[in-house]
Amino acid sequence: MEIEDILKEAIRDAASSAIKDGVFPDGELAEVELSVPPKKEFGDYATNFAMQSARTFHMNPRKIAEEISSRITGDWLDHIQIAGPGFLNFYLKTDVLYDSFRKALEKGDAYGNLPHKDTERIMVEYVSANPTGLLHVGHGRGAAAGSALVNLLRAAGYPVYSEYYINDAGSQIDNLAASVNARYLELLGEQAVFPENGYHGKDIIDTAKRIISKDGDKYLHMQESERLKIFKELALKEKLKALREDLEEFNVTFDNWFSERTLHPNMVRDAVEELKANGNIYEEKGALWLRSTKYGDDKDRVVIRDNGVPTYLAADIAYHKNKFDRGFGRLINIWGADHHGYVCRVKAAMKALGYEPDKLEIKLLQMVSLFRGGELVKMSKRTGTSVTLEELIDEVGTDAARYFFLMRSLDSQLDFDLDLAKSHSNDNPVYYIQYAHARIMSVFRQAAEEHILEGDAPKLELLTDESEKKLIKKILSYEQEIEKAAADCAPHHIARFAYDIASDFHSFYSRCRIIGVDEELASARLALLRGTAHVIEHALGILGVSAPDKM
RNA sequence: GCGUCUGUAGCUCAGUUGGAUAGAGCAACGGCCUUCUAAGCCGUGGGUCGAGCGUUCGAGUCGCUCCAGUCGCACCA
Repeated sequence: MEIEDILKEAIRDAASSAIKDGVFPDGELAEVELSVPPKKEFGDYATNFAMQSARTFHMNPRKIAEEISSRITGDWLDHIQIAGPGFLNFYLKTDVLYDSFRKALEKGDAYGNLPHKDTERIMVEYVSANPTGLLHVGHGRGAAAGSALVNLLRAAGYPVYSEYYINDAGSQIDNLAASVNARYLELLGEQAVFPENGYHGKDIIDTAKRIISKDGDKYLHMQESERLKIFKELALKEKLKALREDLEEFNVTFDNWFSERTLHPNMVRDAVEELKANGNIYEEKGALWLRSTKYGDDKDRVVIRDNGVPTYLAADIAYHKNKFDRGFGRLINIWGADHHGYVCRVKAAMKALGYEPDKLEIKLLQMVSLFRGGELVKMSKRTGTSVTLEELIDEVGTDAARYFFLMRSLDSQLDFDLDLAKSHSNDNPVYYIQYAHARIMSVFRQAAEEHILEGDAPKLELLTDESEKKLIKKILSYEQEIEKAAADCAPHHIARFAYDIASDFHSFYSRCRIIGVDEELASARLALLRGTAHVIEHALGILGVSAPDKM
């Protein structure tokens, strides 16, 4: 059992026994929360349990704290201090620290991977950009956030599955075909009218060029409707391939790519029928409307247009129903904040279908603004002048781009400083972390050359410097950090943690030498480095950032 | 007008679910390389947590009202 659990149990037991003895009134125990105090003068761990209980027990918190304190003993405990309004500060015997660290080291590469959780299966859907253009930096943030969240949940032991929803069925795909068609004709010197809602990106021209280089003017003289049909499939195939490659380059992969087409017509029809059957659909002006106002939406929404064609919402309802039907009990979607108006109606539809709306969690990602030379870089998908994800990767690299996307909470708008991201300087947090890892690896190389080894049973008790103890505590807090970050769906906590442990390492490194000190101490320090390097690598792995051996 | 998110040091942001004297990085200033990577370390200064009211032992955190910015409010996707 980990020390945190031992502590929590001891506190609960103390409170229960006090209740049993009639010192505390009978009642439900508050949740025991442990924290690492802001200052080391406040001990190794602290709890506000006495203050939390003050309300239910109707007692002075310090009195409660004293009572609990007097009932806790253990060979791991040095002493307990009561401080402030009623904090219980625990001072542990120092060997507890080393024992815990030894256990963490014994886990080896598995440290950081929490035991499998027997919860409902989670589906994380993210990116899901239309296959009609290039990914831009906004998609990049979604891709980084989604993949990091999947990694994080997996590390925390949740059963997770990831999916990309391909909008390959709507009118935008016809538009894609028409745009490619126009470029195709243009390139062959024919007259062409560019469609009004066409896609202007240069990738469309590239697609047309590729068709020509492969098949020449083979499609020129066929009927336009026939040509559009062929181009639709060719363009779609190519766009998907490009999307997949761009995302792989960005360390983003999916368990499944889900085609909207497979929903049509059966699953869409079934979903609408079901809504009709339970009275949540009505007809008006020739269209079928979802009674979403009944479930908190501010207006009802059309699901089947007056021309009989289902709306995007109808497909989306069918899709989310399908996710539940496939056995996922918890759905997490990552959307750009510009889609927030859509949240309410999808949730309303789920409610109307009888699903628990809280089982669909929609995380909204705030917008990204790029800055170069202190100036805002404007982006617009339509004109094709935006900064694409591919360009971003070319400019700053996958590691820096991912880290920058992940260092802020999803809720806050992101100012992405391109100059900072590509600077190879100490201003750049991603290099700071990677440098810590590279430094450790360098020490290992050097140590091996000089035949300095960690050995089988390093004497960890020799690690008594303040910086060493701080680093050990940091390593020991990692799994708790994973647990919490996963519970909050907050990958940015891991980004911050990685930075903090790198900082603790650099601090240690400048105070303590590894090579050239007493043999036993050197072994213990190598063990500390091994633990540190592993945690940094693991944390960066969650973020999808590499941990280089050399820089 | 309605809704979303945001507002914390000069700048960019954290803030452990309501706890102890609000923290990092950058920028500014001052130190540290004959020894394992100076892409590093150590130190100094810097705050009306947008404003106000409320909830309570206790509020940056919760509620209400304002102010400012952001994104949205389709039989588009």
